[in-house]
Amino acid sequence: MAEDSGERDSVRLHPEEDADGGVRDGRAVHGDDVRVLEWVDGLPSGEDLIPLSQPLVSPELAAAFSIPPPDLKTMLDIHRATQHTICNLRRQQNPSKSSPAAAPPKPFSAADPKESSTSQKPSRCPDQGLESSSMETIAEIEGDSSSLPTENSAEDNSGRMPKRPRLVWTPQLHKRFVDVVAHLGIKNAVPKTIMQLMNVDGLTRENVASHLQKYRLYLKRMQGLSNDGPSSSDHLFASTPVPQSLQEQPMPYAVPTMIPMQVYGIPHHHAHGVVPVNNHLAGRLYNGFDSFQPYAHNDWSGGSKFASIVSNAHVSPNDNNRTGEKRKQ
DNA sequence: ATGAAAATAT
DNA sequence: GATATTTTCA
Repeated sequence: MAEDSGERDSVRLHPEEDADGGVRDGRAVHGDDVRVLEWVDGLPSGEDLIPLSQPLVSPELAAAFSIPPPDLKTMLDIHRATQHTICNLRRQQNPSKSSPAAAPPKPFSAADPKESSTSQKPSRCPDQGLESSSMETIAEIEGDSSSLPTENSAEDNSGRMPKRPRLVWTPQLHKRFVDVVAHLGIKNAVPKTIMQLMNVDGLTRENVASHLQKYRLYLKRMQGLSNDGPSSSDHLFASTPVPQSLQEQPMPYAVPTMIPMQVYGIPHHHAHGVVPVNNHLAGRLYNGFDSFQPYAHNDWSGGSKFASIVSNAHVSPNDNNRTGEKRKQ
């Protein structure tokens, strides 16, 4: 690591500010800043907020009244919007610093002629304690800190970011992947969405896309051998059972339900097959996850120690920006 | 952005 | 040589 050129817009907190009392001691700040600080100060902390993901109406009840299930993306959007707002606020507080004047939105980019639509890149703003615990490092998911690669020693002054080490899909990671895919339903499970819901720092869309490709192949191959018989080579995929919601076609459990089939005049020999009634929601209603919320904490800590080394992204102490964060939201 | 195939890395 | 993951391509 070459030492910093000294000039980082490190917002130093005064000792007094560090204590939880005098945050608004703005002797060097302008009036606007004071207002903003006061506003921010008055916000409830993340712990004080009632989780949005808690449905007031049970899924069953909602289904009975034809109320569509809450969209998961909504919560994500809220989260993102919040982050965006905070970023903007901070930007207003210190607009200068690194980019004083007419700095082109695209400082330097790879010479890829294909990469043209990458213009929109909301630079990630470093968290200042507010909701900073939502994103996890892959190594953290592994629950094994010893596997942390010493550093990405591949320093590069030339502006080229060193290729990030290849991702290893450990059972923990895969589990999370499967969970998310299951919630989305196999139809809606596309790389970008999966990536977002997995909420793993350092995980790229390409990573997910690749894994998804393989996973689909696995599922297909699985159907072929109707009798469960994961090939001996499917170590990883076999480690996490395939949720029913992903198994073949949606099962009849989503059918208007609770209403005996006789009511519909359906011959009971059909009872074992798929019933042709409103099944499009099948994958989303009763797939075994009554209240799934986008991953935010380690509630999956399975403790398995496959802990293979994931040399991927780590979060630098004071800056969530990895040099070449490709994340465009 | 996505899915599939080709290319690499392990 | 077989797999796992990345990169390229449509």
